[in-house]
Amino acid sequence: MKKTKGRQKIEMKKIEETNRRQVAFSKRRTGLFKKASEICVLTGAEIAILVSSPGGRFFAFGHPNPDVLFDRYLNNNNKDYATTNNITRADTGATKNSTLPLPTINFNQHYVEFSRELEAEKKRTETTPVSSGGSCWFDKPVDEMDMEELQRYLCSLEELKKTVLTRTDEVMTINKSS
Amino acid sequence: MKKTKGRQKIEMKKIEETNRRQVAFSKRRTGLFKKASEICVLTGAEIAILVSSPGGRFFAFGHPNPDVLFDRYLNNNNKDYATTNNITRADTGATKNSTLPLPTINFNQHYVEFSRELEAEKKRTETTPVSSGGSCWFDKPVDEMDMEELQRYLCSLEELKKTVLTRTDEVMTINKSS
DNA sequence: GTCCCTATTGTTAGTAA
DNA sequence: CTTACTAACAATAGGGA
Repeated sequence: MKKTKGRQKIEMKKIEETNRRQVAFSKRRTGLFKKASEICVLTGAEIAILVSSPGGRFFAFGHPNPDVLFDRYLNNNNKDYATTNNITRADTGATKNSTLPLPTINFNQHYVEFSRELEAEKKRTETTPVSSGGSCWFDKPVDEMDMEELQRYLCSLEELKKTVLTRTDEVMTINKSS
Repeated sequence: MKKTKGRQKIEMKKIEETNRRQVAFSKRRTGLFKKASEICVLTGAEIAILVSSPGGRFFAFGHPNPDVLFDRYLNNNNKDYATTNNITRADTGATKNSTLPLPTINFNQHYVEFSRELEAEKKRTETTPVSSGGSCWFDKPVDEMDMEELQRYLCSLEELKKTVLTRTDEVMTINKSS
């Protein structure tokens, strides 16, 4: 007689039931960090991971240290930070990793940063005039983007969509309560 | 007669042979990003990953966008928590420093990871309320929109997303054939 | 560096604390 | 949010292209 059903195949879509989703997150986050740790040990790679849980908490993994990698990446990849940060941070070279839950982030700040990025996107594609009738600013430039731009573009879209959906929920709530 | 030896158990220490280490890194990095993607889809978490290969190249994964998460984390961390002792960081303290020649990002690889994410994104069945409308939507703050405007906004977002995804497929095809 | 192929190891869904 | 248990599923070491 089998004691449990064992592992079941699940669909790759959002788990709606809260408890199941919570458990899955906890287990898989552990698994993810373990995998990362193994890669570091086996290949000598450096890895940093940020995870923002559905509940809004931050988890970070870093080998050797998350901040160092983030800084290096941002300084190298994003010009906006290059002027404000110098790479003189403490690097360890030691073989330790950290798992730390951090408190919730400020949503307003999130929005501000998001808006700033959208502004950048806007400037990048401002060749198209903003008119109220037909084509918008995004129609043409997309064809001329390279992969890097496309990635940023799409990610920005996802962010924007989230913002809009959030706002939608707000409006619906207000309408219902009033 | 067995055709291969199948998967073998390996010791959790650095792989000394260059080729084996290289292959392991490649495979496991792919696996790591896939795991991360799955967590995002299943639980709605936000994840950003930085990997610096033994060869010194950067690989990034981000859902929704690595930069945004890194930025949020660094700002949040430096501003509010650097002075508190609540967080025990696994920081070992040595200092390596100096102005290292930073490795350049391999956009091809970057793209590959991105396209994986896109596949997951495509497969995901997401709620997308839609009504028709095509006026230019980008100038107005989301916070001031009413329900009708929000719906048009979402519609436009979906259209734009389609355009970007189409363009992404084009680029992908080009890259593969060359 | 990536992809294919298998046999094998490793991860995790369901469930209950 | 984390953890223990077990059976089933998924990732991957080797080896070769």
